[in-house]
Amino acid sequence: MDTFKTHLDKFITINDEDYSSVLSFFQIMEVKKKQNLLVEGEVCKSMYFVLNGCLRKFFVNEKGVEQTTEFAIENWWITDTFAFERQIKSDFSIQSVERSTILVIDLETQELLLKKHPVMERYFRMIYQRAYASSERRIRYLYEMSREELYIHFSTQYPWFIQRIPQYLIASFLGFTPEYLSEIRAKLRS
Amino acid sequence: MDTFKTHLDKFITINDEDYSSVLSFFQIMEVKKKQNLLVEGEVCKSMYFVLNGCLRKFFVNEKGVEQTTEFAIENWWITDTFAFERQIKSDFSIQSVERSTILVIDLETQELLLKKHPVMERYFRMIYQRAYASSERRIRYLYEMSREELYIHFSTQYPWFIQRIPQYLIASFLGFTPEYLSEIRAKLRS
DNA sequence: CGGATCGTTGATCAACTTCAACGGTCGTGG
DNA sequence: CCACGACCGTTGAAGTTGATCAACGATCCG
Repeated sequence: MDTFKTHLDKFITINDEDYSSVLSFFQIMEVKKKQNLLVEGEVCKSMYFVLNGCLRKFFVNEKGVEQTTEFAIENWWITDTFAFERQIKSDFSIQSVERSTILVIDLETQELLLKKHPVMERYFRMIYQRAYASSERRIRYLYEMSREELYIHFSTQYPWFIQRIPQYLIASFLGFTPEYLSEIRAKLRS
Repeated sequence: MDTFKTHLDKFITINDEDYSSVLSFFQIMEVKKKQNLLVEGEVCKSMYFVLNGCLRKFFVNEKGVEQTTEFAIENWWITDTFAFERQIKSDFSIQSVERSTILVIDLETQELLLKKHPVMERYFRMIYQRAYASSERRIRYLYEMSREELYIHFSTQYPWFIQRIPQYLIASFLGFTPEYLSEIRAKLRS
């Protein structure tokens, strides 16, 4: 997939031959809307890279409501990092939001990839560094902003977010109820 | 410092000679209580590794109150990852909570280190992966638990936390007011 | 010993949730 | 291709959680 090559080029330099080899470690996969890739309680065997489409990670809270904690769109990785690293049962589920094309790799294969192409160690270091940096800022936002401000922030910062994602998932991701989101939208409209 | 070698050994294999070389890229630094290492608005030049003691990261919210978002104790790294990676002004401050001994490295030196010791690329990949994994779980807790549950969780999970850290910093870190923490503690006492 | 900082208590207030009910729309089977 | 059911967004009333403000006591440190 060229889109993955373009993505890699942002972080490391890799020639076409090596790139082909790197790519051979991944499985490409098509998923339709609302397809499960990982279900809470299963061992988290793989990491997923979104070529196009959108995935989400969620858990079910004590009230039985799905709580979305993360979205992954084009050029983002998603997995339960903690459970993946240790190959243990996951506390999260991962599901497609839209019809999507993704790359899949499991831990064992990733280790082989890293052994054969040490430059990928650098790539993943940078990816995790970037992911951690966004977590840092996300946590800051959660501390700093009211729910209303969070909504305004995300809808101006990530307009695709509001357009592509159904409203009840947006509310869930931002940490409040669909009803309250309705109220905010009504208020902003007037 | 042997404590850093012990820490490295958990992630990579490195002989004594290479370790000496690796160590030479870091600066060792003693800081007393409440000393600033980074002040909001300054360029974030360094990463800090805590050999012993405790550092914290915080920002000042619109009400002028310091909001602590992260603590680092023994064997943890701390920096504003986003600002460090880009060598731009930071939105956070970093300060010691106690008298501490730390290792310091700046971006340029880190790049030299990574070039000379590619195995450190793997080390930092694993460190960031682990850091991201804790963020994932932390965000989940923030979504899942009430403030009271958060306090109970952290005080049972991380007892050192309650003992070493003053109460107003605990409240700040958990995202509520010192007054409310008092109330929770009173309730739990009875 | 004295001042500043920290923890506590209680009253009032704002943000957000919960629950119930309704209308619109989307997609699926007949 | 239409009709029906399920799901989604909206509205409003009542209820909770946690914030704010002010005042006081304790403790720590110079």
